[in-house]
Amino acid sequence: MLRGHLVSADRDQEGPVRLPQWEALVVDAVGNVIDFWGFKRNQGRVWALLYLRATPMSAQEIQDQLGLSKGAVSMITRELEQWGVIHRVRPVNNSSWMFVSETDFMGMIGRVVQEREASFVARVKADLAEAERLARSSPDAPPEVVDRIARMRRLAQLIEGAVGAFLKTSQLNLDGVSGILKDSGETLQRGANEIRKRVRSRLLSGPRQNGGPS
Amino acid sequence: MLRGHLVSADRDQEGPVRLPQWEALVVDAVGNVIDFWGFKRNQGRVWALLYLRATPMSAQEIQDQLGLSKGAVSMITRELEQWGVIHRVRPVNNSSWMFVSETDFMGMIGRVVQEREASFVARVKADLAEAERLARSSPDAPPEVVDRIARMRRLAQLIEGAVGAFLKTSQLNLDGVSGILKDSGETLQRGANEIRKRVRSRLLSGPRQNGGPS
DNA sequence: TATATAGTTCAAACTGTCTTGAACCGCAAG
DNA sequence: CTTGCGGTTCAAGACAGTTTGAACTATATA
Repeated sequence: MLRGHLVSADRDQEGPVRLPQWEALVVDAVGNVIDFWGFKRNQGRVWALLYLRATPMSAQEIQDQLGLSKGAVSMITRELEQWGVIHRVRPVNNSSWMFVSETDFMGMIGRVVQEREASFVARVKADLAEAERLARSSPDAPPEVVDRIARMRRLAQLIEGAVGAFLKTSQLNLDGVSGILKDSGETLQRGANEIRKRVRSRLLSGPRQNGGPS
Repeated sequence: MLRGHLVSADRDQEGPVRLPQWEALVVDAVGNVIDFWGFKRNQGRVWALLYLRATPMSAQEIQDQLGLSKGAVSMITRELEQWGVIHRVRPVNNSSWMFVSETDFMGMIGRVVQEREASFVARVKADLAEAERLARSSPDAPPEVVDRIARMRRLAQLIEGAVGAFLKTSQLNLDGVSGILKDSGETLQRGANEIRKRVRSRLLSGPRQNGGPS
């Protein structure tokens, strides 16, 4: 690998930028986006690195390249794996897991967001409903107040609809261009060859027995 | 001074629930939503309280009712005012400002979110573009990498479109029901009367001179 | 079974954000 | 001009979420 001599020597040394600048830019951009959507910045960074390299990377490599701790890498990879945006493989001749990115990134993220949003909205709606009930049965609450609470419920309903539509549209857009992140034809071919070269033969799409995600 | 012993007596006392329960529920529900959208929880709580009461409230009242500090109320009201979701009025016979909620809450929030999102996306796109440029002109970057960066740019574009569509739809939905939060006919009448009773005459839609929002 | 290395866990440290509270400002009344 | 009070500001503190790092567990090899 080309980056070899640059990297491994100075491990303890806090090297601020060991990645080529274009990688750093992409990795951080994705990190920001993912952070914006309520995930951890480093989850996005790890995914982006794996996607850019398009070659299996060990936890150790990720740790070195992104300057994360052992623990952080363990946690982050597990989470990404749970969401299905990366998966781990174990080359037969190698005792450590390697990670590769899933290309259906947005689909997965979309599903997670949708789920999160759904339960959140459910909670809000329940609270407003309860408030309305209480206000109705309380002598202290004037009818206008009940009316206003009802209006907010309706508003919540509308927002829910809009968010649902957004997520669906978003999903469709991405489905429409069908695997926009996936390497196409020739490139994919090359990628596959490169992978094989690296790990020396078939990859075991790991039904993680060793402390895999619960 | 007399204010000392009177006020502070029950101020330090952490009154957990001084609001009727239905108000607490609504106020917190809105707080959660607003927090979810990347604003401060208490901004949502203050707006919700003003909306529910539908009557001008002083900073002091807000402070007491929601258990916030003087400073927090000042900051939060200023921010809400800047976004145009509340405004301050000064009754002629009264030396303190009173706050009232704007009913076009979602419209305003939508605009702010849109703005925030737009500049964020612009930044991300610029970073990806720069990364692509660098990768193209670097001998170390294989063409597949350039290709993958280009793909991510396209993805960013799509997401941007989806978000834009969402915000527009959301706006339309709310416009469609035209002022869903606004008190209608009769109720509005009553509300207005109530307001007049309380503040004792016309309200000055405040071109805040005294330390108003910049 | 012993050894070495990979991987996980979790309390403590860190980070960024929000809130507090006391000093300060400015206006209006005396 | 002084006093009283509403309002603002901002450094310090509280807090939530994230990361670290060292102890611990698991796995592979011999």
